[in-house]
Amino acid sequence: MPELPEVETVVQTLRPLITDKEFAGVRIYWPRTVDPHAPDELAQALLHRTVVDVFRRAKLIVLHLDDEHRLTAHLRMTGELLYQQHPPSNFSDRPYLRASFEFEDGSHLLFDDVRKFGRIRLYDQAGWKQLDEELGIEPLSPSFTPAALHAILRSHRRQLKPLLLDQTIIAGLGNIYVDESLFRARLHPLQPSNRIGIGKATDLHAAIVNVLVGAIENRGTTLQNYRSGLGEPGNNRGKLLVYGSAPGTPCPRCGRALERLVVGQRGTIFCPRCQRRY
DNA sequence: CACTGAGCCTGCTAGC
DNA sequence: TGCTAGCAGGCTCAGT
Repeated sequence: MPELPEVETVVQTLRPLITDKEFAGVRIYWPRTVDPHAPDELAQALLHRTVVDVFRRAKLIVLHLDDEHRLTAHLRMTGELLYQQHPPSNFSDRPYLRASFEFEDGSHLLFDDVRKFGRIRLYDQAGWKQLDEELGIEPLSPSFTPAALHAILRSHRRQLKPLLLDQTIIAGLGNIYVDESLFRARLHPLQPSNRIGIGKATDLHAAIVNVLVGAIENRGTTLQNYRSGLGEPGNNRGKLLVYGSAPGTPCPRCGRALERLVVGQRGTIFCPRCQRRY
C-alpha cells in the first residue's frame, strides 16, 4: 500500500509533468471517489485552473492550484495516479478507472483504484490550512529530531504501533514501514510508548528515517498495485527485513521464528526475541 | 484518552 | 477443476 515513500515517488514523477498545466476536462466514473463533492461541481471548480506546484503532505498527493485551492489524492490501498500523454483509447483496458483529468495540451491524469478506497478532494485555502494543522509531524522534516520523537512518545500512553500509525501524530507511516522500523529499532509493537527512554527513542528515530529514505531511493515498495506517476513499480521490496514474511520464518538477525499478531486491525510481523516488551 | 469493531471494497488464495 | 469463505488494510465513525 502506498505510504510516504510511494507517495513521494509519485509526486516526484508528476511534478515536472503537470506543473503549469491547465485543466480542460474532468470525468468521474465512481462518484464516491470525490466524496463529499458532487462530480459536476468538482469538474466546474477545476475547469481552467492551473497547477502551480505538486507536493506531498502525509500520504496525500497535493496539487496546488492557481486559485489557492488544493486538489488532493489519497491512494489508500490500491490507488494509482498516472500521467498519460494521450487519453486511453479504450476504457475496457482500464476497468478500475475512477476519475480522469484532462489538461489543455491533451495529456491526462488518471486515477485508477481497484478497491475504491482512494479519495480525491478539493480544499479551499482555509480548509487546507485546517487539514494541514490536523496532520502530525513530517518524519523527514528537520523538526523531526530524536528529542521530538521522545517527547511525542512520552506525551501519550499508547501501544507503540498504533501510535506510529496515527496520522495526526506522525504523518506518512503505514503498516510496512512501521513494522520495518520497529524491527530495526528492536521495539515490540505493543510496547507502551511512555516507557521508552531517550536511547530507544533515538534508535527508533534513526530506524524510521533510514527506512523511509532508503525506500524513497528505491522508488517505493511494490507488493501488488503500487506504481509511480509513470506506471513504474518500485524496487524496495527486496530491502524489507520482516514485512511480508510468513510467521515462522527465521528472524534475519537472530534466527528465532518470527511471529504474527493483529494490532489495531493490522497484521503485524515481529521477532519475539529481538523485540521485547518492557 | 485509549482502545475495539464495523464498514467501505475487490482480487487473491487456501481449502474443500 | 471449480467454487467459496476468508483475508488483506487506510481511514472514519460509533461505542466501551
